[in-house]
Amino acid sequence: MTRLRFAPSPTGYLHVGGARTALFNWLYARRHGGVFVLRIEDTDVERSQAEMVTGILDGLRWLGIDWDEGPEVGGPHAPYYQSQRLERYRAAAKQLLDSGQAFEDGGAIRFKVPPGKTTFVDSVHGPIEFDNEHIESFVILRSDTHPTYHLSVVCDDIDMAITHVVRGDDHISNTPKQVLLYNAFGKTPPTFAHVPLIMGADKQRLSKRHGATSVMEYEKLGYLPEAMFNFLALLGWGTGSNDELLTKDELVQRFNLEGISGGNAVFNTEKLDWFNHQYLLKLTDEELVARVGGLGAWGLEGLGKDPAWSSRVLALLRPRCKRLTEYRDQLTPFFEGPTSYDPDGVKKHLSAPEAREHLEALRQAYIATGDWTEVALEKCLRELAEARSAKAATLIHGTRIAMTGRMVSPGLFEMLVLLGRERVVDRLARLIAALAGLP
RNA sequence: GCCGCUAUCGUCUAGGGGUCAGGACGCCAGAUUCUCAGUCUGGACACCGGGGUUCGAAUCCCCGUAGCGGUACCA
Repeated sequence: MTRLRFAPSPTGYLHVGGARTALFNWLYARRHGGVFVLRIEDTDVERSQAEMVTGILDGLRWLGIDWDEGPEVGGPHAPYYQSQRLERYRAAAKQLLDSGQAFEDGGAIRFKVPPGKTTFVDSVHGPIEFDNEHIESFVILRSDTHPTYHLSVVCDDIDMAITHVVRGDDHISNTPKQVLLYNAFGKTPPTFAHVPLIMGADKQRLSKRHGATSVMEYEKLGYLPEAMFNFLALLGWGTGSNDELLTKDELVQRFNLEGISGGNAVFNTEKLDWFNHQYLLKLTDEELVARVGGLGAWGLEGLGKDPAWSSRVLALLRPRCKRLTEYRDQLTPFFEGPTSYDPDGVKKHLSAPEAREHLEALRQAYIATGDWTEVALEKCLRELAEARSAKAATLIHGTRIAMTGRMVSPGLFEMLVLLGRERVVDRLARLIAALAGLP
């Protein structure tokens, strides 16, 4: 049975590096019909608390990574918290002590590193060899009788019958120590696969100053979990083909350890944005409304009322929103008129003395026009501009400012149709009035 | 310092003795046009350096260099 595990420390949140490691483990387990175990490595009593775990669980759940054994679901190898397995580690340390493979030192127990070389075959890097000379007699049980990482991780991986250890590159130099421990216990080490780290744009280790590092922050920024999943899966791993937009199932079908690249990968936000946009485009109107609504924007109450109308509004916005949060902003004009007018826009398009009269004429025309369609509204505006020897563009931009207060928006006439005559005429009047107050 | 890992466009990557070194994101230009976005078309951009091996090396070997990781009674 193929069994993998993700074993985070309870830091309170799941950062993108850990998320990707979890993802790779999950992908491999699912690919081979195996089991994915979640284990909490909280032997560092300093800062370990049960509540700290929920952030990690939430992050995994958001990404759609489920676990077969671990916190909340239990399993045959429970408990899945190292802090609850202390006796096991103490017994293991004693076993090594009794068999002469460890010795006491200052109250702690250290492993007696034998001479020779320690090797293992890494699925990502190939054979790796360490000379035991360079491995110090490391502590396995601290003087306070708590195990160190090396002891607990090996005990647990043995107990939980882990067959593949997929973890960060930073563990490569820990591996020989652990292989030595497996040998000392008379067990065969699992297959190791050390995946390269994720770096910031400056190629430095990802940290707060790179912006969001926790996966849940990405949710707040308006990213879709499925986009994040796809993006993360392809960060440091190549499918070998040119396809990049892949569903979870497709990713599962193609995943393999050999395709993981050996070098560090830079987290590229622009590409994440692209993935997100692609996934946003795939959502049905209903799904999109639900997601936008979930963000607390002009949600269900605004959009849910009139599906046909919402659908048309969304069609206008989809090409311009790469993140869910952008809908919040772009949707505003469809629900409320401008509270202020972009000064640059006013200066650029409405500073001419005749601007007001043009807009007033347009307002009258729009009150009078019978056919409230995109084509008719555009024809009406252009003919009016022509008759008044004004540039259509000037009128268009001025009207855009009247409707949105901004210089940028979806196509004007498409918007006017959706806004409806009443709001259009009203907003035109409001701008005209505002203009009267200007010098 | 010592030990280890890595090295293909700016970024993620494909390719692993003979390829026009492929794709994607981003970028630039043109088209569409009422702005922005989108879309379409076109374009620029890479095998870290030096030695070998070979008829031939980005690909194999060695040496440099650089980046990253580890070097704890952290994980």
